Amino acid sequence: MYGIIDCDNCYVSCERVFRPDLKDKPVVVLSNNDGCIVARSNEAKKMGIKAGTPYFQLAQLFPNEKIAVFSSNYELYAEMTGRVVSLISKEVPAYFRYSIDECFVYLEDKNHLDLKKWGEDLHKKINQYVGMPVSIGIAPNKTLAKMASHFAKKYKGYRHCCMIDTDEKRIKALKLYPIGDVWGFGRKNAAKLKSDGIKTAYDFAQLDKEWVTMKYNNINIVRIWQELNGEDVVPNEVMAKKKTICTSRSFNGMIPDFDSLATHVSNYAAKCAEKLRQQGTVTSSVGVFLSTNIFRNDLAQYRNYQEQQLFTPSNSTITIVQAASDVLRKIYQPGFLYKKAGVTVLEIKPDNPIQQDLFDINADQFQKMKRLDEIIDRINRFHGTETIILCSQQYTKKEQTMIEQEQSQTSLEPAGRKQALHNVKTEVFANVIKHDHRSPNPTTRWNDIIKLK
DNA sequence: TCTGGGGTCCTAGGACCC
DNA sequence: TCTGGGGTCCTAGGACCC
Repeated sequence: MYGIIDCDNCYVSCERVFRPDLKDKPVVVLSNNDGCIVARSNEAKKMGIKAGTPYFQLAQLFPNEKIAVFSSNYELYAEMTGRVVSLISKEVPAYFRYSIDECFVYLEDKNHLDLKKWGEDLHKKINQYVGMPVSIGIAPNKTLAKMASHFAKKYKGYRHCCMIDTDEKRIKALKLYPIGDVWGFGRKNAAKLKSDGIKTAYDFAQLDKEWVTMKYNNINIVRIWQELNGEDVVPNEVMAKKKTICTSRSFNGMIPDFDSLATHVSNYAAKCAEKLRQQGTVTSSVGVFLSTNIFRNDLAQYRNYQEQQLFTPSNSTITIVQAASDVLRKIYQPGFLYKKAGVTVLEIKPDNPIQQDLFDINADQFQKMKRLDEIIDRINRFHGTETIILCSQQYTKKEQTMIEQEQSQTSLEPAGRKQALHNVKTEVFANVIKHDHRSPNPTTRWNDIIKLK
């Protein structure tokens, strides 16, 4: 049997742990830059607030409602969900973290137990220790487990854990389940199925397997059919290393000039290098993309993306920042107002052994670079992120002031950049990510504890 | 005025090899 | 008149997930 543990309204629940006054009240959490609504409490969902709604429309759509609003605070969400996973990991022989708020568990060692009771107890434990409400689904395969967790979320009677362990329960669940809600059926596939008169998971599972194979000619759809009929065929994931890594942001405002863009791109590249080192990998291809504001029909539009190969696969900040800057220089066009940029690293491989290029830097220099990165990582871990950065990552004085203001609002830590700010570049429209409603970080910063109400 | 940020996998088609 | 029969690899685009 498989289980899935799914945090209820994850980001909202994280915020509520430190704001118990918001229990039973409508709460929403926004994306970066306070752009869109990405999480909603049950009360907010009931009011009809849709996921993905641009934040600026909220006041227009719901002028008379009192809604608590939070900017996203990923430091807090990572810490809280990490605690949930740490509790889960002590209970099961193996698990797979599927996303920030979902975790599959393998339960083959628990056949002698009352699994339904085990799930209810796990919910209680997570709620008591972390304050996070979760829904648990248990079934003979992952598709049915996901379905069960939806029932656990929807109906109070399940006491947060729903188990599908007999054919009778499976068929009952399938009949109640809209086809579009099945894991793996997105908008397109669901529309196609509906046009064929298939409304529920049961309708689909009743079809002839050969017919489904012929008609849809898609291995994933056939697998879903098999799982709805009780087989266990969706491959088990392992904690795989990422095959591509991307760091990108929309800007708060728009940026016209190359120098400011280059600073942002350098920072994204440095972040990618850090992520590569964290998972013990190197890249041999660095891509950069640029885009103007696609919502502004009144402005000239330009988008581009290019990649550059590295001579030697690398995870060195210096190498990757340099490659990204080179690509940016190629794709940058003056005369546009840019809204978004990002860096992607591809062709990721384990960092040992690395095939070195005959004509590239010698082994000695390579080792020196490696040691430099290790030391920078260590200092940044200990003294706070971005204590040491490359010169090219350094924002202009205006941007720097905004960052410091923001840091002083959210943290009293002494860390932060201490370099002299002599390099004042072109003025830009705006720069630092907007987080007007960000909560404190009492789980990761001592000084934020005193900010709690 | 204001519209997120990540990922994975599959498929078809083309280029190339012998 | 007749014009083979395998392969692999890469890429772009689409669909899906959270």
